[in-house]
Amino acid sequence: MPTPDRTSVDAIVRAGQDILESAGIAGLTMQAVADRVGVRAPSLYKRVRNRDDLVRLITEATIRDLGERLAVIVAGSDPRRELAELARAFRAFAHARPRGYQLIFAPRSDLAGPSIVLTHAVEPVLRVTANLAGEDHALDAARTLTAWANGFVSMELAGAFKLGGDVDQAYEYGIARLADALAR
Amino acid sequence: MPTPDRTSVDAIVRAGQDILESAGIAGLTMQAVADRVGVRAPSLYKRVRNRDDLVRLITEATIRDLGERLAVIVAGSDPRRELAELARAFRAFAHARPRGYQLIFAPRSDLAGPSIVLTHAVEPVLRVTANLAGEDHALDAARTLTAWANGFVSMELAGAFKLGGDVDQAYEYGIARLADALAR
DNA sequence: GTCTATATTTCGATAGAC
DNA sequence: GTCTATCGAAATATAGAC
Repeated sequence: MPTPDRTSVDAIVRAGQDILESAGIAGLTMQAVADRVGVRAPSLYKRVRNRDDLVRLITEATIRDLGERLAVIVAGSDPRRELAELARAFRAFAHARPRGYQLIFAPRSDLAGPSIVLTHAVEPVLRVTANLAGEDHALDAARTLTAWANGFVSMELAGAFKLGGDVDQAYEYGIARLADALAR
Repeated sequence: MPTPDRTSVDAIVRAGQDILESAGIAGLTMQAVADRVGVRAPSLYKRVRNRDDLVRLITEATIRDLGERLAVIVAGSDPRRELAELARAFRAFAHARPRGYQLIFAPRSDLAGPSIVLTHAVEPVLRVTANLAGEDHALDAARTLTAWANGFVSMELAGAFKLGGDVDQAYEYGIARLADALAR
């Protein structure tokens, strides 16, 4: 062993997530990541192909993190309550890690959309909407729910709610209305 | 008049909108805009402060374009039908000009969120939700509706709907459910 | 696998003549 | 107001020694 490993893909991705939240996507440079994991920038290219590849890995790790938060909520008992808790957990995640969240649904230069990882992460939503709206409408209902939640927090993070009013309460209003609307 | 004006802010912004749609935000360089309007790049700085300023102007022009599409729909007669038509026009605009649309709700490096222009553009939505849900719930209902529509087309443009099914029909499903849910 | 050194490229922005 | 010429700055990525 001439030169032992001083870092790893996992450490690089975690460092990238931290830098993303603190410095934004523009601050996520190979140099910044290298500084944080304690190697020189060129060494990163032994672990990741290039910067786009790193951004992809960071995005997928973030989707997995979100999926874990959602997965623990659904037990199958009370779909209406679980819908509300899914929605609140979704928003809380976006508030806690806004830059990573924005990466999930960001338009890609790459042609491929969000990976299969996203499909896995939203599986709890499908379980709830199946219970609430029935199997036949589970997919349409899940798309309605996730579209609303994603749109709401995206607009919130972008500072698009400028007409006053209580934004927290607007979110609870949406939860209640959607739960009514999707219940068969 | 030693040197007559060979371009204008309007021409620059329109050129920027075209380049944005064809080449993406990364392709929106001062050089590309200058080529299209027929001047040299440094001349642009007599009209716009810098690239960020140009992007801001392009975003606001796009919001105004969207607002014009929405404004012609609302007559006050049938709120449920008008809600559906607003939603469809919103989605059609996003499909026709995806990059410009994505700019509207994109996270800003700038601290300021979308300008007052957006407030004006969504005014038709408020008129419809006031008729549908009552004045007391007009704002919450408008936020629910715009969040859903924005979230839906954002996910669509990002390629996030990967579980099959008919996406057009999922949108119509959402329209119907939201119209029910928001009607008082 | 990590390092130093550097190539490359690209683009935003300015200076000053006309 | 537009032009030529150029600066300045940054960041990705590679080459080759150890």
